[in-house]
Amino acid sequence: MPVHHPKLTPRQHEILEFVRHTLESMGRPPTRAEVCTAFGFRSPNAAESHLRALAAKGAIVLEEGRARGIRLPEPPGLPVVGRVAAGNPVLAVEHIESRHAIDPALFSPRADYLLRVHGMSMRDAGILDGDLLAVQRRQEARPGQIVVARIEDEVTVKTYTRRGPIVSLLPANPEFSPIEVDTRRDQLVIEGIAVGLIRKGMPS
Amino acid sequence: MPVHHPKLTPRQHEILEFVRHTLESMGRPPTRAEVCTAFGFRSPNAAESHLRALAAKGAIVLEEGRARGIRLPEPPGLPVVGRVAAGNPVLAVEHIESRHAIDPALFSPRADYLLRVHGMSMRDAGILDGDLLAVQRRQEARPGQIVVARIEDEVTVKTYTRRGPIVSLLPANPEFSPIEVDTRRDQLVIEGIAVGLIRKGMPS
DNA sequence: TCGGTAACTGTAAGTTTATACAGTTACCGA
DNA sequence: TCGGTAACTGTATAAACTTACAGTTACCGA
Repeated sequence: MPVHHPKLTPRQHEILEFVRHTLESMGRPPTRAEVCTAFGFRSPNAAESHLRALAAKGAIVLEEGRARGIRLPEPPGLPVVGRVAAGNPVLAVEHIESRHAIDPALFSPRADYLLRVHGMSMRDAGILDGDLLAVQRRQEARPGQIVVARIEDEVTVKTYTRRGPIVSLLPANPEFSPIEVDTRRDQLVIEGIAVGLIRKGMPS
Repeated sequence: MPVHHPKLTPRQHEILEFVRHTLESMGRPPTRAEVCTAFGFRSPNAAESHLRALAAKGAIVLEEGRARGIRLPEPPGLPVVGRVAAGNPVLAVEHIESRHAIDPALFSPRADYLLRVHGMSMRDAGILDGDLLAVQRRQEARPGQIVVARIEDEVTVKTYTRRGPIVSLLPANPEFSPIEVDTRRDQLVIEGIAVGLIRKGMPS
């Protein structure tokens, strides 16, 4: 789950981003001094106290006494969500099958998790059974977007359209029928929007 | 292309593996001292000279004067190949648009590069225009596999089938026609087989 | 107006790390 | 048998790095 740590100040966000960037481009965490030169600080303590603040809020983990002893608490990679049991949120721990070493920023907008697709209802959109759909969490969608929706404890992937209070979820396969939901009577929860796709394996 | 460095001694291989493992599990390179404790060395120079040897053979890059200044020369991630110019090998440097932070082992068999797909000829196989096809380099294919083939300086993605000396490259879209190649007369080069797919972005 | 907090400067240890130099042992090919 | 090389031990030191302490400035909510 992309734990968005609460109440990071803008500056702290910048520092965290710099740590992430250094990790990515250099392959190792920065030192206090490197933080200083990156931000123009003249005192290593400026970096130190920022890192302390980030550690206190759980955004990083500091290992004391070690050079470059900075770690990101959540392992990089996206969680893969399989079958979703009734009543539980999509990103509940029990749904997470595994994690994949994929940069969430590979997709734009960024992906929050990967959903394993069941069935062929979106075949003509190039989304096949077994594919991993990259999803960004969102409560709302715009018409034409492919959404992950929950209707009465069923999770489904469809194209979102809307006419007044009537929401239509369109399959991309003539063998399937659209789903119509009257939002005045029935509940429709948008879990997220599709931002990409990964297919592992091909016909052999 | 996974460059296998020549002539690493078994011990040097172990050291390199340890560096890789530390990078993976700790998120930062090891120090000389950490190499020592991992292998039971009593002298930091044992680690130092091993790292020097690895650097001399190009297996790692050492940055002098920096704590944990060890880097792996080939950045992790897969190269993205765009339009392929006539006459050049697919993986020529000038074709590489960028690199993506994707574990090559995400796909099995492993991917060697990502090929940007042009056109809709494989639409019904869920391969759309703009998709990134994960490809493993291979000279040969089995019937039914989706291949990257080159016919007279044209690179194309199709399903491979064969009847005696006649190879058919089948599109997955009724609007396109199969390509037939008589291998006794015309040259057909298999560049690789499809092992997966990545789609960045969705209709918004 | 008064804390409290974020965001810094400046200085100073005290460790951790990198790295040079001087050896030793064992194996391997000429 | 000789020399080269891999694989170490042992010692030492400078540089890199962490971390503590003592301040300053500016803003923000009570």
